[in-house]
Amino acid sequence: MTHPRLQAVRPLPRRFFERDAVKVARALLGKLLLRRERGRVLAGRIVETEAYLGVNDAAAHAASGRTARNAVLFGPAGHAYVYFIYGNHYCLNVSCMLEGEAGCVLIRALEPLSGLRQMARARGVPVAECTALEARPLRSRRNAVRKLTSGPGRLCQALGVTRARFNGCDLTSAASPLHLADDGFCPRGIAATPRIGIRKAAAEPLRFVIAGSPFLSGRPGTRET
DNA sequence: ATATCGATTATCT
DNA sequence: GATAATCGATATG
Repeated sequence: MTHPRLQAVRPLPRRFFERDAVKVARALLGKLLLRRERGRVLAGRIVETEAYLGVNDAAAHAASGRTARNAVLFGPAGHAYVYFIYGNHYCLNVSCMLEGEAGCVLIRALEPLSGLRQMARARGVPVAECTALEARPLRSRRNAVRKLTSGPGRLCQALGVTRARFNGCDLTSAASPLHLADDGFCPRGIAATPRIGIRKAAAEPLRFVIAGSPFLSGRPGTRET
């Protein structure tokens, strides 16, 4: 019996992303997002994604064609599309499908695995709350950890992902300061729900979660796992 | 425990 | 000038 986290960690290859957005969104559940920063590695496991289908998806940024902002989506798969929203937050997507199509997957939540202290500092969460030793009640620790990366804006803040630094970054290379990888973990159950926070095409079940994960966005119990 | 609302700015009409 | 793939604070039961 090998613990999954001790298996080899391999970057996801370009072809992983050269598929339609729904397949990629489902396949990304359980994969790792890794951020190298000043010799440290911050890591989280993806527990929540959304698929955006490209020019035919009214809710997608690509819906009205190529612009300066969304140009990455029309390029090769496996690259970061980072945008700024609501005057406050960044959101991280991975481009997918073939070049010229504009599908992508929004990464909405992670289970933090390593670098929790650094994430807490970046998020303005008291570091002690997130560490096992100091925080006695397990529940309060888990509530603090959940604040780190349970939402698209939160995870970008925790990992220091901004548009200026990471838009267009190749996420398939272990040499990148930000990349995606497989450690052999396989989620038990996957659920599909409508996407969050959109007006158009709001009913399509294009949000995917690892069923029952405590690290999903939104309040626990809401947004059916 | 749940609901509502304000912040703050890039982008598009 | 309106809107947005959000978050956290505040109000209310």
